[in-house]
Amino acid sequence: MGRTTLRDVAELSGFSVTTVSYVLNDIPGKRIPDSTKERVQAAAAQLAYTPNRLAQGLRRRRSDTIGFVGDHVATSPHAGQSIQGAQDAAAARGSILVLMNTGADEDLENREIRELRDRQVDGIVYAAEYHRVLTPPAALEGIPTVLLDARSTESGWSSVVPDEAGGAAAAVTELLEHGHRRIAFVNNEDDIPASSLRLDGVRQALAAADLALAPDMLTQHPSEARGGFLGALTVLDRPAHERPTGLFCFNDRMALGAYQAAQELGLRVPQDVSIVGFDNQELIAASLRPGLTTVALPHYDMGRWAVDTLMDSIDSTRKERPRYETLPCPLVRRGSVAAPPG
Amino acid sequence: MGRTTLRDVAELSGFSVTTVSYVLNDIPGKRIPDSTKERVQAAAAQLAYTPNRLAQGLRRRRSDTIGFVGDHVATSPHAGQSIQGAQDAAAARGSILVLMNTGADEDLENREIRELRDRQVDGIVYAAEYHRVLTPPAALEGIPTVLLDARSTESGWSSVVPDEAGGAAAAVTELLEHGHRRIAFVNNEDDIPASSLRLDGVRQALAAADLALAPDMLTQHPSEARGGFLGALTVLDRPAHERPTGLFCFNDRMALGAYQAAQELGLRVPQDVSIVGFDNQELIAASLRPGLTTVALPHYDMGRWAVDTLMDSIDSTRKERPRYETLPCPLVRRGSVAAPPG
DNA sequence: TCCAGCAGCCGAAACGTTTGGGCACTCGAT
DNA sequence: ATCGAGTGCCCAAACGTTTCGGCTGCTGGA
Repeated sequence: MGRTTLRDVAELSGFSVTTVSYVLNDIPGKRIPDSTKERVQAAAAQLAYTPNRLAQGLRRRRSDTIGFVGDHVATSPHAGQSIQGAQDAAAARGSILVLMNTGADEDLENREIRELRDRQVDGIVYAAEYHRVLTPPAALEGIPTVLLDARSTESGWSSVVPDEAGGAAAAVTELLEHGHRRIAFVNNEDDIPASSLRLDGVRQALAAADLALAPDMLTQHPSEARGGFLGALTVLDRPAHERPTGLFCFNDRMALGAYQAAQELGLRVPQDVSIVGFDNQELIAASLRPGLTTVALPHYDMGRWAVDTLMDSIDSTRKERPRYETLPCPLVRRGSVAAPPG
Repeated sequence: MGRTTLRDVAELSGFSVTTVSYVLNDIPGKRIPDSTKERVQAAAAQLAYTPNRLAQGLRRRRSDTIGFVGDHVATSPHAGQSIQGAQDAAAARGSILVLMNTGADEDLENREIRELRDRQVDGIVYAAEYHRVLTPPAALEGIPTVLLDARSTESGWSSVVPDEAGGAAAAVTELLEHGHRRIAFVNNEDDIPASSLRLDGVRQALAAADLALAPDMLTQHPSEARGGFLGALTVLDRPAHERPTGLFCFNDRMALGAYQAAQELGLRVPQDVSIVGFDNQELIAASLRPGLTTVALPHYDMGRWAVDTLMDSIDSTRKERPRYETLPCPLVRRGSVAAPPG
């Protein structure tokens, strides 16, 4: 038994396929008496008719499907949030998300994008694993696209990224407001936008309090627990009056390392040293003792924004100018910040 | 400019649409001279022709698309791995994955599954967030389906779950092989398959070494860091000769709590107490000092298996009997297990 | 010379929609 | 009676494939 089609509804209701289609799609121009509408709708309901979206897509030249392309779905614990945001936004507009996890290989990536285009996706969200600057794959040429968590080297591509500097400033400001004056930044050593932008944010927040970041209050290490451990050890292992009372760490994994360093030195968090992280990785931030105060990346919001602007540009007939968005990174307070000792 | 179609290739090559289709699909029955094949292929290559998959799907009554339905894409840090596995398996068979993150609401879930069916997906992977027993939503009736990380209450549904007992046994065996005799299990308190199956595994492994699990060597708490902290504290806070030298924790978050408890009591890991976790959450397991020895859940493999068996059943003409699979949970060694003290 | 058989190719229908164009009525005004 | 303007509905083409059932024209055997 095949699915029920428009024809079935037409036959049952006694009208033509055309009329049924008009009624079901509620075509504005056409005037159709209520009696007809009712009979058609009754027939459709009785048969539990739903349109075949493939046929619809073929005829309408629009699949109501958008592709989500990234190389990190499997690896990043945050990918899920952007996907979720993207999906919610798509659903709200009657579309659906097709996932494509590209390998590292550029050729493969282009092939996979073309595969999506063969399937007539209406547009594509190209998601980077972490905030970076990139040049979009060639296969994206000529189809509506939005970059997520990335800026393009060339202009002309809409994109959305987190407000790294603002987030970092919020973290430092939180420390300042608790009375801290000696504040260290345990930074990542990679040369990526997040490192430099967060450093900018730290400097801005300190400057706003008439403070500056002393060279011995800045360390750079690999962005994992071990790097955080080393960085924190460097700044904390000194006499109390020279020791920072507040630590801002590049991310939560490094903050975890900072906890370990503090423990190693016999310092308590937050009584002896306050710590703020970045990323809001639930798994870590909520598990630590005390809970880690940190800054959240707006993954969900970026996903939503990406799909929303993507669909705006699909819906609009003439070509829109690209949009560039920067979304805020809110502070998430837990228990790792207190007033400085003494 | 529209995409290039079969017609374009036909016109350029000088053959009919039919012939072009035969050549490009390499239809077995038809005899077509090489000269023709070459001309058609040249034309197709010149125009960079690729078929419109919507039209193809409509005609073939097969979309080469499979739906991945779950309620946890956003929340679970592991979802990505199953998705990745599913996607890899799908890609290997020329299909693509459509993601659908259902809400908690059952109605919504059914609607979303129907939406997938309207889009003519060939089959559906229904993924649970954690190992459980469930009854599949009504909307899945009549379409090839595989349950991932879940068993069905009714028979007739193919499904794949992790070998919880085997994984737990491996964890305890690892401790036994390092010479531990007093081993405690810091269990989760929820009544879910994972808790009872892992407990079974613990008992089996101990029994194989002629040991039993003493009541005071088993605790049950909420499955987060705090619960692990409490559980570990309970078993560890006693005189050394009664204290377990090895701890197996329900999951890595609880293991993290156990580290905290050990620290609280002045016990070093692994010199004074060895700890094994479950889940292999990189974020935690690799960040801890020392690194956490744990048991990995086969998310990726389950994803692959689900799609593979799904596509087997789609491809086979007659209805296959359901398959039930249990995949192994391998031990991942890091640094938290050593010989017991003394 | 005829015809069967076959290699090589193609027309047209079908998949399930949407939609431009138009037909057959009715009704009120002339 | 005739006309014009609506109203209510429908035919048929189109979207881009696949595939059934042929149709040609050549070859070779009788």
